[in-house]
Amino acid sequence: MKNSKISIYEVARLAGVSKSTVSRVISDRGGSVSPETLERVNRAIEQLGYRKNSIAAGLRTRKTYIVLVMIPDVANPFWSEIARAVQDKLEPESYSVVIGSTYWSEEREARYYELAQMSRFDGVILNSVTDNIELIKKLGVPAVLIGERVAAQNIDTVGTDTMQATKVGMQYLYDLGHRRIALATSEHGSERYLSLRARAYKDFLHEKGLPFDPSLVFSVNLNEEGGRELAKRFLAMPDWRNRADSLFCGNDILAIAAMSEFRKFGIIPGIDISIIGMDDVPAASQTYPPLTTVRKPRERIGQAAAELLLKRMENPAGQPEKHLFPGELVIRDSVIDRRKR
Amino acid sequence: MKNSKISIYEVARLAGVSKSTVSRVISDRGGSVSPETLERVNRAIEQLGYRKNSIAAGLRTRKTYIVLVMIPDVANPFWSEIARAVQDKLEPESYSVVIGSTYWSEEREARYYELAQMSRFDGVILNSVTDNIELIKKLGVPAVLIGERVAAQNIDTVGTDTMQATKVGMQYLYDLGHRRIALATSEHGSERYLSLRARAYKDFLHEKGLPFDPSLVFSVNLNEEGGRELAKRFLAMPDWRNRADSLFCGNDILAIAAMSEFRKFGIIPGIDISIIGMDDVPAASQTYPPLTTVRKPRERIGQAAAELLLKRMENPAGQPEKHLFPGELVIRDSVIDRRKR
DNA sequence: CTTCATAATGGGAACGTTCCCAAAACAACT
DNA sequence: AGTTGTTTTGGGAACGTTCCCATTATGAAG
Repeated sequence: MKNSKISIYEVARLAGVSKSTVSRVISDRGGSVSPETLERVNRAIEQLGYRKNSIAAGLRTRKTYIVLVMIPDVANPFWSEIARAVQDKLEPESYSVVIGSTYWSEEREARYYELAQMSRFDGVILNSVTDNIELIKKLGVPAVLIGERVAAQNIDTVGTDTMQATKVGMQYLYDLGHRRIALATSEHGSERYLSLRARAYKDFLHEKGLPFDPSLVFSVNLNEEGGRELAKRFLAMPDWRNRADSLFCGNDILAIAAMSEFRKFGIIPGIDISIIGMDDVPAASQTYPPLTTVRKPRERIGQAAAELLLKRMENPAGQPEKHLFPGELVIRDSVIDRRKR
Repeated sequence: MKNSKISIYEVARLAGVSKSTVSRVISDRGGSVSPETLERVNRAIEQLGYRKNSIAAGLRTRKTYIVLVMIPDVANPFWSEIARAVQDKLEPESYSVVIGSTYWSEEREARYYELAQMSRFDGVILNSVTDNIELIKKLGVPAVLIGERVAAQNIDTVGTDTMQATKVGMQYLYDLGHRRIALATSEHGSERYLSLRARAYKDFLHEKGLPFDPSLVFSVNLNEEGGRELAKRFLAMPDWRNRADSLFCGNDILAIAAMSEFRKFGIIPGIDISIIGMDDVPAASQTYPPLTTVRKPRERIGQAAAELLLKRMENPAGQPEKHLFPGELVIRDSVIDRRKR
């Protein structure tokens, strides 16, 4: 393992050329080299087991060709698929992408920010728990935000149109005859998420002339535990069968966990209660009954984020852009058709 | 955004000290600085918005304090939880971990290898699709392999004892009265995985004096699609009810997908057929019926891998180690108790 | 054979740190 | 005041590349 000591100088010596020539060979940025020299240098590289030190190269070129995707949870398919879409888009442009998972921890987030600031990445695509836009701007690295922070001015953003997505789901419940819709969502870190879904919820009720019952909106964490808690709190509601006929869950993870908890109490989703989720996680089609949900277009989000980042890395000073993609209804079996009654 | 031009020289000038002193302040590697100087330097840093360029620092120190975790699929909870365990272990030691997801593609894998070779990371924890041990050794970076490649000599390895885990599951099926056990596994890239599970399967049958029926071992991809295919091929088997009473799936993803496909054909897992998985993916407890499975101790694997890497980064020349952890049975409802009959 | 353009090569400087050693400042003893 | 020891500071070199410019070799055109 002493190959770590081998630099272009060693290669140059063995090949009988100058370091400059070796540099021309290993950095594909053009510069003409005669075929024989190329051959000789390559042989020397092979022979010595030389490995380019891209740290050194990066120091000079100010490029790393690495992009960081910072997301809250790689275990959540929603995020991992976005990461994948980014990867698919960026790798052909000869960038490598690495993922940083913050697990909703500000400390971890700060850690990755630091990494980014220290010119370790050429660009960052991120979803921030803390809503610290100023910090992101100060990163000194091209950055694209995933989400839909209203506050995010002057920063590239890609996300779902949550209000629209929420309304799509609500409309479906309404069309199938539901009139007492409960909402489960989170106020995770930023209040804006909540307010977005909650606002759409209220808007919709108002639009349809339905009453707003505050006890029907549940604030829980958008994870499995939250789902179990949600189900319990929902069922603990006295006379719940008359107060609610359906439950709109802030995301699928929540919905799926709630479903299985409901079942434990003998309440069958799709028969006793209508449930609709949001995201369309892969598992949503595997549950029993399969979950009806509003799909967030994650490939498109990831793709758009990557494209935007590419653009921004090329022209850091350009005008910031915002892209919002609509959610689309995925009909499965967890919502009852109440019109039949 | 012109702060990218600020180096320690600018800071030094403003603070009225030398670059060396500034260096002492920003690199926490000791070196004494008087309180007033410290104060002045920090103020200058603040004022200029100086950001340390860790690429430059890394060039000199040969340290990046970044560790790469290269895994086949972040979307698979098995892998993402391992990554998380690694993160939990490494971050307190002031390393940052980034994840590279290869999505089973050799090309992507090669890409990350290249990154690793170019001294971008202090260490790598990886699961390789291609079984190229030689390549890993040539990486020139401390590396820990996750898996249990028999061929992996002279390389640090952490993994599950798949043979043992398989037998645990088989034994459970056996104890509950199953005698005609089918096996579904993959020959993904490396034949060794297959042979490990298949070998344990054959061993077990032999041990118990049960006949080995080659038509009962299904070779499919260990993903959702494989699960659907598996179910179809299984049911296409003429007179299957008499030929098989249970199905051992190579992993949970496969088992879960197969379960929901079975259901489509009116075959109810846990009643008409016994199914057992491997891994204990989070979703396994959410299916209907909840999936009985053999849990791979992913936290322990991740943790052990991180510890091993730490050790290896400190002493690259040390003796390679191998750690194999046993799988443990997680009993839920997808296996029938056939003794009652 | 000269002339000129072009291709191929080499040498020095630069990128922004850290490391090493020497110098200076200070303090505490003889 | 001189010696010694310690803390604090500064300057040069080094890390391994790429970039820029100068030089030499090559070949085509006159």
